[in-house]
Amino acid sequence: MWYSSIVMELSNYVKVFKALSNEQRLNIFLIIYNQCCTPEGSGGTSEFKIKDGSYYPGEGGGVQGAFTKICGCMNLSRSTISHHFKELQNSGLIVCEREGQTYRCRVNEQLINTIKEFFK
Amino acid sequence: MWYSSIVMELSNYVKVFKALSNEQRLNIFLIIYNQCCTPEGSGGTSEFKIKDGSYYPGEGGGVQGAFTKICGCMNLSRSTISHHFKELQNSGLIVCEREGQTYRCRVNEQLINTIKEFFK
DNA sequence: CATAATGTTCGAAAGTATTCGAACAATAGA
DNA sequence: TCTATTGTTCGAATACTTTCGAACATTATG
Repeated sequence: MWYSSIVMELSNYVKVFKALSNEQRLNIFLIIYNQCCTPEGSGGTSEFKIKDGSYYPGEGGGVQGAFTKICGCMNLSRSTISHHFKELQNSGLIVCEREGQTYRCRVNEQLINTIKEFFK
Repeated sequence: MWYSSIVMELSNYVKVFKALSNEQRLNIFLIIYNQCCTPEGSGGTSEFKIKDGSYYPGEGGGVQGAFTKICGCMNLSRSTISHHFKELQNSGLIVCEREGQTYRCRVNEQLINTIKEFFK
């Protein structure tokens, strides 16, 4: 674990673990991971599209539907979900940007690799 | 990640990440991991021995010295360190038991494997 | 343009974590 | 047996998290 080839400051690991240490936030992260990233995990950019609210696979392995609707299953207010998204971004686990009606959102696979190395 | 072969309830992952989400506690965990487990990671039991307070490698890849002394470098009270040990035990990451002058303490490598699988 | 929907920011309430010192229990050794 | 050391438990102080609703900004569409 200490002998990891990819090294990061301890405080950054703490940030990642903190981001994943809340069940709601972990759920959100898994939704993004599983529904936005292609199963092949090829590191591509994945997108939410702000549309009619239903959510279903879009082109390029992405997902359509606004994020509050995607997360609607978990009974949290929009502001809370926004907050959790921000925490996930702060930790570096996800990178999100909005461009008109598209909410682009990708998992930082390099960071995931670094965490993987930590548990080696 | 979702396709992990070793599966655990989400709330248990949350517990583990919570345990590692405090810098002091992560430090304690790493001290236990690195100084109590053999570098080969053969899954053996490692021990602290409550002795004169210096700490140095003992037989079997273990470490001698009471845990408050081992963690003395981090300027926390005994009660706080005791608390963090308990949290690490609660999460399942470590298993500790005291037997007379020996404080036996091992890392739960099966759980580490499950976490590894999570980040796959 | 007006409206509806989405996401953000703010302030507040409630809950949880971190840390300490004091009091305690168990043990080892003088 | 008495003492010093170690780890635990308790209660309290402080800080941080989680969550909400309200007010706001932005955008899409009728």
